[in-house]
Amino acid sequence: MARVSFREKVQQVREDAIVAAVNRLLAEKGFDLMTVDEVAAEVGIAKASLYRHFASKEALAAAAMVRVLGRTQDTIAAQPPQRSAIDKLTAVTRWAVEVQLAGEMPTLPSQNSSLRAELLASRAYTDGLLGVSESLGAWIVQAQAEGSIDPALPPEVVLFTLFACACDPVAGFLKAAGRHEERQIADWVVGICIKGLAPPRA
Amino acid sequence: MARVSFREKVQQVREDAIVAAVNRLLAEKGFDLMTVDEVAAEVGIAKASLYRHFASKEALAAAAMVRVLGRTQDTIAAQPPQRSAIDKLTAVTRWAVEVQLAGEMPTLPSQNSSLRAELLASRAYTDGLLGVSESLGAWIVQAQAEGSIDPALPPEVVLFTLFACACDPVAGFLKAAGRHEERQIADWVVGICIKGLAPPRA
DNA sequence: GTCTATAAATCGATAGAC
DNA sequence: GTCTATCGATTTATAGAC
Repeated sequence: MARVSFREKVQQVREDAIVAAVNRLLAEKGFDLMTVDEVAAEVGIAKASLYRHFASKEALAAAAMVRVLGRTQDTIAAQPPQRSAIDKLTAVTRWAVEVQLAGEMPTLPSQNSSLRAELLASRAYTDGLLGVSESLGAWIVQAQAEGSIDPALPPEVVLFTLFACACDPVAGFLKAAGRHEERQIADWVVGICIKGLAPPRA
Repeated sequence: MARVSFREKVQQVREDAIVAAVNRLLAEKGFDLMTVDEVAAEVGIAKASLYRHFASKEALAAAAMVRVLGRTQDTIAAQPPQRSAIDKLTAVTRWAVEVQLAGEMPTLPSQNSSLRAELLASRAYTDGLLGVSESLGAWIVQAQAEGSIDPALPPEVVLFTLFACACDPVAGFLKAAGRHEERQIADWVVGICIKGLAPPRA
């Protein structure tokens, strides 16, 4: 039992290294331009060994997405309970924008049937996505009840808007332009998004 | 001279058909998943004939982007002068979101060096982009002076935010979810974006 | 389990006939 | 100018040696 556990731990460490490499390459080049050869080279193993851990390129991408979803859940869980719903939502969104600014947010093409199929077939992915959506959804409803988000907006619209803010390359473009500090950019991007969701002034 | 002009017109019509097909396929599948064979098949000509009109796949994409930039300029020029700057900005953004909802907005990957290089080397593209940016930029400054956009935001941040709103797939996702009318979706998406840019409440 | 080598498929681009 | 046929490069995926 101990031997198996040890072997499994070694496996786990290696797969972590693989997924970390995939995450980096996915953030840098995106799914289509990332090649499996590059992943293997970055990890320092042969491509055939890679395919012993993951069945396909799509599975690699799915694992990277599960990883970032898990980190998102960690960030969600780390929010102090006494904080207001809108502050928690703002904090999580800001964390995501900072990951994006650090060049560590893996981006997937919204079109690509084989990839979407594999993602939706992965229980770990759908569970992760559902978990994040439910956690944020609860806060959204709460924030609407507290008057910090427009109650006229369907929660799914709010959720998609936050996702878009977290994934959009706008922050990266502003960083690349090089005229502003990263912190300032994050302030603007998140601030615009949150303010856009606020109730009308009336 | 008349013969040449006629031949040029025929060429023009054919190239328009090609670019329209590229625009559609770019909106449907994106650059990487669009194949040159598909474009040729959609237009109804052989691939070799395609390459007589456009030097490369990147040049095809560039032509499609120039086309949409031209349509944007047309929309900008069609705004009634008596309208306020923020109303003009809202109208143009809404037009873009509607194009996106109609599945006719070509999307390019933000990463892809060969494509970016070809785009930035195309005078027609850089001119078109500059023209749109300058037109919108003038309205942005005006809207800030009129108090409908937060003057603390650099105009480029506002511009990028509007571009992001116009290009983001959020509207398409909400449409795909099928729970809301297209018009309602456009209202929400554009409304959130514009409200996010408004000055702070006091 | 990891490596080298290669199969299998796809796609961009071009040559040459008409 | 357009078409058929094909090349050359790239990439995913796998077979077999060690």
